[in-house]
Amino acid sequence: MEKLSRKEREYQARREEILRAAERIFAQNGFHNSTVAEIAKESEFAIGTLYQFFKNKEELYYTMMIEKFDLLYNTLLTEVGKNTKCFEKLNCLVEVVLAFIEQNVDFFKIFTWELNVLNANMNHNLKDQLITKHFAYSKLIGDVIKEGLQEGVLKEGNADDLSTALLGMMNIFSFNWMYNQQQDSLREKASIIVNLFLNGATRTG
Amino acid sequence: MEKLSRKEREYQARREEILRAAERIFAQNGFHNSTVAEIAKESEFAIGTLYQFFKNKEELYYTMMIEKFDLLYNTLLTEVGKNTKCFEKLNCLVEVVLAFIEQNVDFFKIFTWELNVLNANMNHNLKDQLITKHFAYSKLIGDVIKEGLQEGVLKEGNADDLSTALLGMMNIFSFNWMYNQQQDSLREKASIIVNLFLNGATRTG
DNA sequence: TCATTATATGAATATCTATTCAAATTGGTG
DNA sequence: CACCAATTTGAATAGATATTCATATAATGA
Repeated sequence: MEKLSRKEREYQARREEILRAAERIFAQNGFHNSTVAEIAKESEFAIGTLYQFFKNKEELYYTMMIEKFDLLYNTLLTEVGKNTKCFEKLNCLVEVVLAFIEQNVDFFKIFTWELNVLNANMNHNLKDQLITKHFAYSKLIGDVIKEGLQEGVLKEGNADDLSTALLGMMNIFSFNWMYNQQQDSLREKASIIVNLFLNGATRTG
Repeated sequence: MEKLSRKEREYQARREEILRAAERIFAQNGFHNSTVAEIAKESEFAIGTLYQFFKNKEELYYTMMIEKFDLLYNTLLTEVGKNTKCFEKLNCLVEVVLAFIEQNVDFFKIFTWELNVLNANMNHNLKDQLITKHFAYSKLIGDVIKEGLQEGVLKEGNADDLSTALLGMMNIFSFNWMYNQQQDSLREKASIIVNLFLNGATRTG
């Protein structure tokens, strides 16, 4: 840590104010529906002042995101490092990530799907319809799980949690497949997902 | 199914052309970076023509999404319904979903996080930096898993798949918590996630 | 106090793009 | 073919907003 002059500290403090305001506004409305004017108002600086600190809107956005990631990363590194056993580390890791998200909802909202970022003041009917469809899709998954509980082949527990987890795994494998230039078949992951979902990762026997 | 007049059929065919073009363009650039002009060009109709079929850009977007969801939902209902046992149904469900995504990448891309939707022609440096941070974060999770494999407490298998799955579960629980008005604590889900990840959903003993 | 530099301001500018609509084209019918 | 209705067209319009910059304000120090 350098010792900073008062001037420098004040500069950093103002920069921080702007970043925090940007975080709130971007999280509320997404990148495209947030205006620089809004962020200026939220931070109580004039529009022109923001441009003193950041070259443009995108730089403001990226800077904010990068700083958040750094924070999450460093927290994880420290906390997980305090443990030695794998199971302890896993527990710690999941707890730190969830706690971080809880403390930084605004930040996490930014990863939200595009849908939630569309103008709210429009054609609610269609948006509602789409959300309804999405629910129906989730419910269908939940129903299969509930049958499994009744059949007695699944552990007692919350069916919603189970279907949520399954959905989460399917989604993320799909994302990764997409961003890795769609090498080999996504369908090959199906058995991995189902097996992990049913039997877990622990070595048995 | 109604019998449709030729006129009606042709109308539907043109409408379909527009929807498919919209799907491709929206998937490439996201909602906000796609222009109506682009969609018009891709569909080989004039801008004005699109407005004959859809009230505005948002209606075009929502309509396309809703139709896709319907297709996924109906396919799932039919295919899963062909099975009776829970495990079979689960297998089928996961396979159908992954296959659907494979066939409809463009559609699925729309659920992508906002980051990937920002203008590509800008400040690559910062964007790359952000992506690097995200990788580092994923890698950290992967490292914990790898230790577990070496420690011998986790099943042999692909460490990347395992950490992907864990990340996917953390993400989705966070999303759900966020959209359910943040009732109760997200951290409470930590043990559910770790337990499911390690032991799976199958009833044992 | 006053001169000089640094910083903040927000109205004006420039650009971008969704939407409209008058004119052109096409299709159908007697 | 000649007429009319339906459809298509894309240039013109309107509205939004990121960015600039001349001016105002504040901070510094002689």
